[in-house]
Amino acid sequence: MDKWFDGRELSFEHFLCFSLYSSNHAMNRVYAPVLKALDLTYPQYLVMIALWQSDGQLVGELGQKMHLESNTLTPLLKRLEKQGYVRRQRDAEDERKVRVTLTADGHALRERAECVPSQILEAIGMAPEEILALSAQINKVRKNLENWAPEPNS
Amino acid sequence: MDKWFDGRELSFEHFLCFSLYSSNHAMNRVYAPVLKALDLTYPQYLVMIALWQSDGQLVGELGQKMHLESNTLTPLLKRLEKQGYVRRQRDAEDERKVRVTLTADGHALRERAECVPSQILEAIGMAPEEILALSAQINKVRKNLENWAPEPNS
DNA sequence: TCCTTTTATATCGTACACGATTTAATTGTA
DNA sequence: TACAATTAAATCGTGTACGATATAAAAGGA
Repeated sequence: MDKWFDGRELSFEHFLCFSLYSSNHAMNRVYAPVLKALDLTYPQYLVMIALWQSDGQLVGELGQKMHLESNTLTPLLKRLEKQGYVRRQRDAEDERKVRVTLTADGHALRERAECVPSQILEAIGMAPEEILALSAQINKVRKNLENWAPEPNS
Repeated sequence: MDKWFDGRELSFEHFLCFSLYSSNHAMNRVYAPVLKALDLTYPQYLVMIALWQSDGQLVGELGQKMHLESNTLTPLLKRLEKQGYVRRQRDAEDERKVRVTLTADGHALRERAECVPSQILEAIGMAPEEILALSAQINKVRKNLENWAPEPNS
């Protein structure tokens, strides 16, 4: 159990965290040129997908799905608004809430983005069932990490 | 999590990229408090591991291992230098190269960091063999992504 | 030798992430 | 009603990532 990370064999190549870290970057590098045609970054693309699925979500709802908070989302959404893809407006019922809605351009972008998934699939170069199985395993890791709380000091 | 992907046109390949994206963030959130005691960020920790394995590497060599370039590494290394963990000096033989060496503090940090891997292992909450197998699969994806070149226009 | 090309690193601008704090609106409660 | 507590976003500062470009040293060619 200790042998693969301790002593001289300490190599972060073998750490799960490094696999996730470097593969996530590799994924970004594949997405970036593809999304550039749509003037989107990868996190922006994720937000757009969430809005195409369900328009008019609150910042907090988007945050729950993306596992992000307003400190990250607010500037991102402002950039999407500046590009004309979304509108941000305070909820009349509860002025604390900000609702994000797609503009006509935002809706239209959906068609222009249709070609993205197939290109990514090709780059991943694995069978769909294999991809799904791998995703499920990685999601399990994420859930474990999220449910882990640092040891109480007592 | 599941439901915002299940539109027909937005299918399984999104699972994998989002799994990587969100799990990587979750991993960072677990590492951050653990590494805070050492005054390190997660990428800085990776660089330190690389140097503990082999001191005196060039910026470019570290970049190869981390899959990063000087535009990211140089500022990171300058911060490590400022904290007193490493020294950066031009190679006398070839003035283009910059060699990164551990200071006494940088060497000493190795012992203080010994407790990190076991804590991360615990947070991942999986058997070591399972973790290794999963890492290998994720690394395969990374290699595919890295070897993928956008379709030539011809 | 001179001059072009290549190589190694650094710089700059933009866009995430996130901890910590702030602001403003709503809720809970005496 | 008064007012503390909670909630939803936003703001601020720091640290990655990375495309594009700059700088300077070394290598290569006529």
